[in-house]
Amino acid sequence: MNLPIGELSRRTAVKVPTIRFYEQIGLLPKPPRTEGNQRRYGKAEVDRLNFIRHARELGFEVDDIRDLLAMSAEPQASCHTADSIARNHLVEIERRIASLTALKGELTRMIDECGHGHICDCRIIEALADHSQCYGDH
Amino acid sequence: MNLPIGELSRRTAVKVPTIRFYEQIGLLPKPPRTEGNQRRYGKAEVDRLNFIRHARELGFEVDDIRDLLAMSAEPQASCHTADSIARNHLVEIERRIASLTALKGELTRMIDECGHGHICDCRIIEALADHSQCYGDH
DNA sequence: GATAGGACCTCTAGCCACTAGAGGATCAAG
DNA sequence: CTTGATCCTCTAGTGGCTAGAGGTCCTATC
Repeated sequence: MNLPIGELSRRTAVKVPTIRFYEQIGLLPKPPRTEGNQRRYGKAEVDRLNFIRHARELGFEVDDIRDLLAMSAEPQASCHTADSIARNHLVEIERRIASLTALKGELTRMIDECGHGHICDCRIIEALADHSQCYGDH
Repeated sequence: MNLPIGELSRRTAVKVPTIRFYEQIGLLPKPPRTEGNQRRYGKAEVDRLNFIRHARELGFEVDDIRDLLAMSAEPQASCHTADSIARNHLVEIERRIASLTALKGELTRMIDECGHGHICDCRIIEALADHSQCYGDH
């Protein structure tokens, strides 16, 4: 357990430059170095980075992750904050799913209606132009 | 129909700085100016910008939009490209929906399992850490 | 014709979360 | 001892805007 950055990368599926970037923005602590100035990581960093990656995949922002990591470091604290971060996030995800589902419907319709002929008959171009009246809904 | 940029913005729900940005990256042509150097737009620009906004809302990237605009400018061309841009986009959207739906399930479970007590019992932190083994699926 | 204040102008820099590339040092195997 | 993969730092670029500074123009009212 004295892993170079490439091995940490392999074990966490986080790219090497991204690991260095996370260190730079303070998401990962500065690890010890070899005499030749190369980073060496242990089990704790593998866990922490996996935590970070998973949270990023779930769509949490870096600031949220910072909060979550800080909380997990003090197990006596209330999990109220973690709960509300997750709840806010759930609302946002539901909103995104709804919006993407609507887009999917519209795209599918556009593709179905495309006559596969020339642009002048093509519903894709037309559909994009047609909706010039539906102003933003946010 | 000799609209200043603010009026174009109102009619298309695209913010003024964004309109100037679109001009800068070549999505919108450079409009004529008044003697005092202010932009003036006509009906064509309202349409074009509405097309752009709608395509952006549907999640098309600027490069895709550039292609779609170029195609719509030559109505005798085949719409094969428009079709494949839209199809690729649909695949991507379906992928995102599936992934967000999975995340939603996981977040819901996390929130349900959170004991509303202390971090040491909180499933939110744990759930994020737990999945340290599920490597990226892309 | 003067003036007020809103809308406009250009330009630079910042946002997020990375990603790419230059140019060089180090490490491990043969 | 050499090879070549991996590592280092540093700067700059990505996409799609957004914000702010510092100044000019337009139009309505007095």
